Amino acid sequence: MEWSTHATATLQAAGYRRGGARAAVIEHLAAQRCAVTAQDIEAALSDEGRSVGRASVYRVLDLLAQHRLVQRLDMGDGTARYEPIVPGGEHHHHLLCDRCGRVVPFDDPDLERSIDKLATRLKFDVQEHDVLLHGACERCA
Amino acid sequence: MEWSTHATATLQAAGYRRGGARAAVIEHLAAQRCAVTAQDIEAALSDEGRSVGRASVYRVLDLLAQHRLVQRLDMGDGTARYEPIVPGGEHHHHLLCDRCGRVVPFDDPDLERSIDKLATRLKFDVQEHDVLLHGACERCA
DNA sequence: TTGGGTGCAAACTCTTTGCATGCCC
DNA sequence: GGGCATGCAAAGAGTTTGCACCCAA
Repeated sequence: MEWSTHATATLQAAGYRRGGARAAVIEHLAAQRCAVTAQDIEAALSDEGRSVGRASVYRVLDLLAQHRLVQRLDMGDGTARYEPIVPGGEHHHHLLCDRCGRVVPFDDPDLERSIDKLATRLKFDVQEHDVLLHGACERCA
Repeated sequence: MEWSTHATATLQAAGYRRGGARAAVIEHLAAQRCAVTAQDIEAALSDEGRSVGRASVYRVLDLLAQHRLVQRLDMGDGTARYEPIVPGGEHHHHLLCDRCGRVVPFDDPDLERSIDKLATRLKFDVQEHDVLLHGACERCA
């Protein structure tokens, strides 16, 4: 199932109504490959002629995060980024180049296994996790 | 070697002068067990009667981060946290309870190994890494 | 018709910057 | 004495909130 469908259905099931801003933000997020900022979303929707108020972007993102439909990430630049959580779907983390600022996604099954084992060991109900590597990217190194 | 000594020596070797604010921030950081915010530092120093200007706190933290003496962490509340980097010393990550907001440090050698292997595999010069788990802590679960 | 959804603008918080003063070297 | 270090205050940036209007159900 498409993430956008899943997200819309989840919100509807939770008693939320439809709305233009909400649909626009969800559709835009669904089309992204990696984490985006609230401002990216606002600007992109504006460029598409589907302008959405800034406050609505933040409200939708907050709502999606509350329902575990998006994950909020901080990459150290003081600006939050968001990406869809696809249930049982692909899952990646990020490399942040401290020289050029580029964000490079990667995945690693071994890392995921370590985190799963860790989550089991700790007396903590782990819902999400997030790994951020800092360094110099291939180009800059 | 104590971290505060290491930090002071590193800055001195890099040509920086001594200063009261810098020393106060370094000493305070050295006494912490886990990540603290700039405001924690400012308030704590103020309570000790060693008030330091807010700008100085941020400038010192920035300087320390540039020299890899502290790691800057974002835990999703929009406020940066900082903790000393002890060369060859203990290294931990964080669990963030999404209900009560508590931050719980943990360490896991297996996780570290996975990250080291991953860093080798990727064509990326990894300098630091940082793992954040979200969920419900022992008390809240 | 009704209450949630949206947009606009103002408010808030954290962080950075400009500038005058002070202090280390 | 020279120049970095510091403090204060103001500016900046990202995010949240208040409120009136609009629209889905």
